[in-house]
Amino acid sequence: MDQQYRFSEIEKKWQERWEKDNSFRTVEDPQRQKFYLLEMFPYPSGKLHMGHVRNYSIGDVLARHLTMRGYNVLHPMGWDSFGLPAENAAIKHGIHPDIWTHDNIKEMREQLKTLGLSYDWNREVATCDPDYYKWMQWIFIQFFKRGLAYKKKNPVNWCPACQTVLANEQVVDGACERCHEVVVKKELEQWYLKITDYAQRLLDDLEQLPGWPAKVKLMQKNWIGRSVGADVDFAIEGREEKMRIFTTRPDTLYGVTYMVLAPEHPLVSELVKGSGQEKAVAAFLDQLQHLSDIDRSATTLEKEGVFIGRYAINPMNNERIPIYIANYVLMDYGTGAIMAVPAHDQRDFEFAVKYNIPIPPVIDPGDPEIDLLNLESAFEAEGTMINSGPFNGMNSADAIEAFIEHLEKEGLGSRTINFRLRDWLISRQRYWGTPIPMIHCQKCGWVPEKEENLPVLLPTDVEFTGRGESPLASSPTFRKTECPLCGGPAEREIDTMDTFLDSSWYFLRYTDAKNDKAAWDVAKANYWMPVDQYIGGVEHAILHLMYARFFNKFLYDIGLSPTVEPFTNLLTQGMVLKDGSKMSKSKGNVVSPEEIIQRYGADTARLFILFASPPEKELEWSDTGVEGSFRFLNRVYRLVAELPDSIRQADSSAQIVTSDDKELAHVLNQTIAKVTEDIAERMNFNTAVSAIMVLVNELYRCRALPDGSVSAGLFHLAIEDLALMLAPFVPHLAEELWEGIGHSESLYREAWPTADPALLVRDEVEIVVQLNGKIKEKIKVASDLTDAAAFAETVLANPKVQALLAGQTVVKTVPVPGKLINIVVKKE
RNA sequence: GCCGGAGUGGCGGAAUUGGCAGACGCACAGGACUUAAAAUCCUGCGAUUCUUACAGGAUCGUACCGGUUCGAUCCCGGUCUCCGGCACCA
Repeated sequence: MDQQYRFSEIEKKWQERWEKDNSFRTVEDPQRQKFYLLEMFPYPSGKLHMGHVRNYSIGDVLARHLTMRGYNVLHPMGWDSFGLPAENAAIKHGIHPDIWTHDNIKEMREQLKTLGLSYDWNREVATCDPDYYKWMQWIFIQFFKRGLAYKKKNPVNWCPACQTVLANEQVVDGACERCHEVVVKKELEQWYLKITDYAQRLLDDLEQLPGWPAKVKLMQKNWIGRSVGADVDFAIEGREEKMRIFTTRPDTLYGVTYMVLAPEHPLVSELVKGSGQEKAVAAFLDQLQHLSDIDRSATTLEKEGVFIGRYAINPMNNERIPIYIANYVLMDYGTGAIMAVPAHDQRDFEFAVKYNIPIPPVIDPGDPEIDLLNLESAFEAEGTMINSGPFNGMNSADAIEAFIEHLEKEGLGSRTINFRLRDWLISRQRYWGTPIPMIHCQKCGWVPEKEENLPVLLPTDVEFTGRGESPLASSPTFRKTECPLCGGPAEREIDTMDTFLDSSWYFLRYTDAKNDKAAWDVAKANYWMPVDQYIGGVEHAILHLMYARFFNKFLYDIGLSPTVEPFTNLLTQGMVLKDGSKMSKSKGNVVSPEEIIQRYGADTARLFILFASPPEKELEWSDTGVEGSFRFLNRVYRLVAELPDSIRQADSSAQIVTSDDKELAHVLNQTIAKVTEDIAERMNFNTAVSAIMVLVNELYRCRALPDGSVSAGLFHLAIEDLALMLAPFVPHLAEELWEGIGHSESLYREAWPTADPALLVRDEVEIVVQLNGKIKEKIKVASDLTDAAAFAETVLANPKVQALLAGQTVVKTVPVPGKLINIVVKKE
C-alpha cells in the first residue's frame, strides 16, 4: 500500500474496476428480498450542483448498505430531459435541442460516475428519447380512452416570457414558477387530465403513507383542499333560471342578505340586460379587466362589487335578496356564485359594511362580550341557532346536517363536496416535449393516433423563434395527416405535453427500461414496485409527488402498477446553502462539485455532505469542514498504510485477552450497532459517521499502546469492520483499505458486520448519583444489576454515597438501573 | 391572516422511551516534533464564581415566562423570533 492517500488514483482505479465487473447490475431474483431505492432523476442542465451530490450521496449510502445486508437493490438513474432550457439554447445559439440535451447528458453522466455512485446504468432512461416518449404517448392514449383526458376552452394561465400555458401548480404568487414572469389569463382550448376524479383517493391514501414526512402530506392535503357543504338553488325574481351556489355553511341560510356572482359568471350578462344597471356593471367589469391576476387575487385588495339590478329569493324564508357581482368571488371554484352571510363570514362582513347591507345574526355565540346587534367582525365559530325558524335552539354544527337534509327533501339543494384541486392542464406550446398523440378530424373529432404508429416523432424541420404558437406548427410536414378512424384529411395536435407527465411514471419504466414491446412487463413491475425509498428535494412536495401518485393510481386501475401508492417511504433532503443562502450564480456563492472532487476527491465530498447535517435539514457549506473530512480520511488511510505486518497478516478473530482488548471490542461492537441503526432505521448519516470517527480514535489509542496490549487478530478484525462500515460512505477508500489488509475481492458484496450483543455492554457501568435531582457523584456498579431494589441497595452501600448522605434523612429513592439513582433527602 | 416546523457553546451539530446537556467535527489556544513552516501527534475549550495553589467545589445555562414531575432540551399553557406552505376556495 502506498504510504500516501492518493485519492485521484484510488478513485479512478475502483471506478474502472466496478465498471469492468458490472458490479451494480441488478436482475429480478424471486429468491431474494428486493429493495427499490430511487433518487429523483435530474434535469440535464450540463453541470452537476451540490444539491445533486447531496441527493445522490444519500441514496448511494443506502444502496450500498442494503446490498451488503443482502437485499436485491434496484438503484437506477436517468434523465428528465425534456424542457425549456434546451429550447432556449436552440433559440439563442441555434443548437438543436436534441444535440444540446444529449451533450449535457453525456457530461453529467461522466460527473455522476466520478462520484462513484452505484447505479445500474443498464436501466438508464432519458424522457426525450423516442423509446421513452413512445410509451408516454401510449399512456396518454389510455387516459383518453377512459375519458380522463379531454380538451376544453378555458381561461388559462399564460406566461408571456415562456410563451406557453402553465398548470395551476406551476403558478407561484401569480408568477411563472420557472422564470418569475407575471402570469396573465388567456382564453385557450387546451388538453386536461382529470386529476379531480382522483382527488378523494389522493387525499384518503395519504393515510397509507406513514413513511412520508407529515409536512409533505399536510401540504398535499391543503392543496387538494376538500370541503363538504351543499349546493343550494335560489330562484331569481321574475326569471326562469335559478342561481346555484355552493356553501359550507348551510346553517346560516337565514342570515343571507345578498348574493354574489363571479364577474365572469355566464349568468351575469343575461341577468343584467334590462335591469337598469347595465352601465354600472360594464364599468365595474372594465375596471377588473385592467387588473393583473396578482392584484386581483391579493388578500389586501379591498372587496368591491356592484348591484346588478336583480333579486334572488331565499328558499328558506322567501326573502328578496339583491344580487351583486364582486371581485372576491372566483369563477373556477364551486359554482362561481355564493350566498353572503355577513354576520358569519368575514369577507361578506367587510363587503356588507362597505355597501351598507344589513348584518343580521343567526348564530348566538353565547358570549356576553359579543354584541350581536353591533358586531365588530363576523362570528365564524359554533353557537346556538337563532332567527332561523324551526332550526332555532339547535347547535349550529348539528344544524348543518339538518339544513342539508331539509334541502334535499324539499328539492332545493344537495350535499356536495368541492375540491380546491383543479384538473391538470397539460398542453404546452413548446417544441421540446412529448407530442400529444392526438389527431383532429372534421368528421370524427379528436382521435388518438393508432398505437402501432407510435411514437409520434418530433419533427426536425421546425423553426425556433420563441414566439407565437407551438414550433411544431412551423413544420411543413408534421401537421397534415389522415384520420385514423375514417381515413379522411385531419390535423395533428401541435402542442406538446407538460414535462411533469414524463416524470410521473419513470419509476415504473426503470423496472423494465429497455422493453420495446410494452411500457414495461407487469411481472417485473410486480417484483420491484413499490419504490421502497424515494429521495429528493422538498420543492417537489406538491407538483411531482402528487402527479406521480395520480399516474400510479391510474396505472393501478388499469392493471399496470401493482400498488395503490408508488412510494412507500419518502426522504426530503434539505438544501445546500453557502453563507446562509441557496447557492446561485447571481449571488456568486456557488461551489462546484467538480472542483471539490479534483482537490479532495469524491470520497471527501461525499463524507462532508453526509457528516455536516442530517439529510432532511439544510446544509451549510463549509470549506474548513471539507478540510476536516479530508483530514479524517487521511487519518484512516494512514492507520492501514502504517499497519505493522504482525497485524496486517494476522487472522481476524474476536479474541479477547487483555483489558484493552475488552475496551476495543466494546467500542467496535458499539460502533457496528450504532452505524447499522443510524443508516437503516434513522437515516442519520451524520451520527453514523461520528460513530465511525470514535472507532478510529479508539484504534489510534490502541496503536499507541505498548506491544501486546491489544491482540493482533482483534485489531485486524476491527480494521476489516471499519472498512466495511466505511464502504457506503466512502466506497473508493473502503475498497482500497479492504485490499490493503489482504483481500483480493471487491468488498461491495461482502456481508455487513453484525454486533455481538455480549460485547455491547461493559462489566461495570458508570452511574449517576443525584441528590434531590442534582448530580453529586458518579460511581461504578456491575452492569448486570438490573433489579431496581438490588441496584438501589448496592448504590446506597457505596462509601462515596454514604459520605454524601451524612447528616441527611433519605425520604425516597428513584433508581434507574444501569443509569442513575435519584435520592430525595432532607436535612436532619 | 390561516396551517405546519424550528430555536442547544464562537460555528455545524449530538443527546433514539422524561434520566450525565454539548457526542463527533470545525474554529481557537497551548504543548511535542522541526533550523523553520506545513503536515502529524497530544492537551484544553458553555458562562460566572470559590479555593494560595494542585486537585477540586459551587451557582447558572438548551429563545423567554410559568406549570407538571423525584428528575424537563424532551410533556403541558402562554409569549417572542426565524423558516416553510397556503392565501379571498364561500
